[in-house]
Amino acid sequence: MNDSVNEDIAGNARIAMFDQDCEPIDPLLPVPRALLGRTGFMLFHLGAALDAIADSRLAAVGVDARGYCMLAILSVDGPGSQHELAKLLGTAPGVLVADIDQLEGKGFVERNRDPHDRRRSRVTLLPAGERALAQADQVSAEIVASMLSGLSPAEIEQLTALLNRGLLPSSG
Amino acid sequence: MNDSVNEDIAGNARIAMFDQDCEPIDPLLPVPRALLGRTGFMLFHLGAALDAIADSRLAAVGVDARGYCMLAILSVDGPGSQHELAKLLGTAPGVLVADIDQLEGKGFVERNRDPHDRRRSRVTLLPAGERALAQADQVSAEIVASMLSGLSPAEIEQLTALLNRGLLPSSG
DNA sequence: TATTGTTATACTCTATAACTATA
DNA sequence: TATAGTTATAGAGTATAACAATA
Repeated sequence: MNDSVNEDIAGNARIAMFDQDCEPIDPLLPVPRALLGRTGFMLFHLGAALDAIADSRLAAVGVDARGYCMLAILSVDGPGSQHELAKLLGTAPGVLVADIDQLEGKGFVERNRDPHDRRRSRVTLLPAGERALAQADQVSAEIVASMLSGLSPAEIEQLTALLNRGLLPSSG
Repeated sequence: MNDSVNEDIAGNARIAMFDQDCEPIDPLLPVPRALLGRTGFMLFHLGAALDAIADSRLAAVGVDARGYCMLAILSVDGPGSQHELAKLLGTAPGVLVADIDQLEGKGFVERNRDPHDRRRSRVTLLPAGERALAQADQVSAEIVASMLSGLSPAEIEQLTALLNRGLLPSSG
């Protein structure tokens, strides 16, 4: 009843961490005010939110977050070995085995032995995988737009351009 | 020896996932070209990189990534209960117990029973914690600058402003 | 009965280390 | 001997469920 306890021990204004007028990104993760002005904190928070949200939102497409990343990498870099994929994803090669099994089971990719080096297994993107990638790109864009709902489409493009430039240092 | 194997099965140009001229963020995580243009992918990658890097870089300050976040939240929102902290961090309350123990052991925060509700434990930022927070902010900014080394300081400010605006939708 | 802090248990995820085959 | 893929094991991290104190 008494929700007017607005003072605490020292007589300070009582903390009201949730008296914020900022909407949560998702039911999942509230947005701490403390991240304002803290670029690293914001990036960390957005990455964690994506990690928490992406799998369930991408389920309709038939991939999880890492599967989406793999399709994107295969689309841009062309067919590659599982070790190359693992390095680009920053994970141990063993992690990808089951994931690629799944992608292969859905007809998104295929594995072929490299005749030049029969140890290697070339992973190739298939047409169904390209379609899934296009859908996943759209879902991803929707998630970003909902996470950054304060930005107009033009501003999101601006953000994308900034991140692109930041991640590609030696383009000169 | 023969590193000129530039054709594969189908005679396609052999994939050269690592023939990229982009520097890795860190020894830890290489940067896939596929994230260019994919905002969600870039944010996910940056968040994962921060997660992988932050703990070791912040060790000199005496906190880990979550400890840094807690200090920042306490600094902005004032003293709060552990449940409030847990909600803002998006984790289970039990996770914070050991973390706050550590912060308290270093003199960064203190716990006090709330006399109005003796179940609650008010966590308060101490002066040493404020100093640690300032140092952690600097370390965090350095990490961001190294991850986004293609951006000038002015552009990083621009990025920060964009993220701020995006995360605060209902400011009108 | 509901809630706060705490502890203990179970589960998920992934890195590490074998193992097989190819080189 | 070294490397690609695979599998099995172990460890880190965390959510879930109990527990004690207080409301």
